[in-house]
Amino acid sequence: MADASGSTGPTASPLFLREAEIRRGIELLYFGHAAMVRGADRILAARGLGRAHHRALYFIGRRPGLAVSELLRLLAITKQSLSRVLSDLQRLGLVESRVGEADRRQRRLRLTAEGERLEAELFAALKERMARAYAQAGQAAVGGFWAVLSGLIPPEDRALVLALDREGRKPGGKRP
Amino acid sequence: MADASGSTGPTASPLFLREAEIRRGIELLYFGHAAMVRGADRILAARGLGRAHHRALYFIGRRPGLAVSELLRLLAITKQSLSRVLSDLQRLGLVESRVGEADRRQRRLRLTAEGERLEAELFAALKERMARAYAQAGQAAVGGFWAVLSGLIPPEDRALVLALDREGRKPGGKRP
DNA sequence: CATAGTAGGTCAACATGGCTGACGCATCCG
DNA sequence: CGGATGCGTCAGCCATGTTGACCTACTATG
Repeated sequence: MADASGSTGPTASPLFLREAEIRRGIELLYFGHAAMVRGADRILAARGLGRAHHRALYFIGRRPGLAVSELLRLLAITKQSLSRVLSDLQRLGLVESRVGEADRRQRRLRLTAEGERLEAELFAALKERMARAYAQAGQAAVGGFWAVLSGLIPPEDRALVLALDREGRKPGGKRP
Repeated sequence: MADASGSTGPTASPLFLREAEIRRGIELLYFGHAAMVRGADRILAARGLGRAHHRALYFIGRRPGLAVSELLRLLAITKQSLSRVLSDLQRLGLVESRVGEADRRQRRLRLTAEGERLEAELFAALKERMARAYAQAGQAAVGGFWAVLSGLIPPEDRALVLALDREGRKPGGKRP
């Protein structure tokens, strides 16, 4: 690690399980997450959307063609809550759904061109902040960042999250 | 963007700034944070409290004697929102407020014995998860975790967050 | 093929926790 | 003294989560 943890004070001591270290993690996680989330609020407000819309948009953009049930598992909310958000997004022409080919009960979701435009704008805001943090902290720190975070996620969910990364989406391509 | 992995730029740009790495960070941060927050829900529900109560309780426990305005800055909500939460906590005998000594307009907040008991229980749940993640990831990873997160926080807020760690606890406080 | 199970949509009611706006005090400070 | 500050409160609205019940369309199975 590029010993770039300068602004965070002393590096983790052998006693990193002590209360102070735990609290530091809790607090940085809280404020770091809050900072990311707020970073997109202006863009959303300009469209009359909320954070719930952002989350749905993000995952649909991330896994084009995902089924509603898959999105529900990722968001961990009820289908009634999702339905409001999803129908907003469809009404605004940001998301469209197609009947599944293999299983015609499914509705496979994807972004429209306009939806992709908005998602790109939102992602740019997130990216700017995250990229700056990565650059400041150094490459090795990024590995540590990932390692701790993935340890926080319960094993059942972890596979789901890591699966987001597999098989990059290609615009225009179809996902199974 | 996401400048293809195939094309090597003029100067090999750092791998970790590529889109996939940014998205991985966004997603792990989201799910890691969600896992931590949910980890306390059972305990809160058993007392009929919500996450907003937890956040207030946490910071009051962290900085006994803080003023309402300081808590407001940390939580970044309006005083009307806070007032509901705070009056719940006071009504339940978990938090008490005293008139400030230097400035008698202030109300300095602290946990009651019962409030400390609940906070300890909530902290134990958070700690278990965080400690396991720290242990799995290793000591060096923890430093990276902190470094990236603190880079996410806007500079104005960063000082506020880091100040939580400084021992300002009043005399009489027992901290190892 | 009948039927049970699954994917999804919808209606209705309610809880939580944000927000704005408008006041009212007590207190501090120039 | 008079304005600014710290705090509390009333009143109403909005976003987003919850349960529970019920419906259609489709799949899978005995």
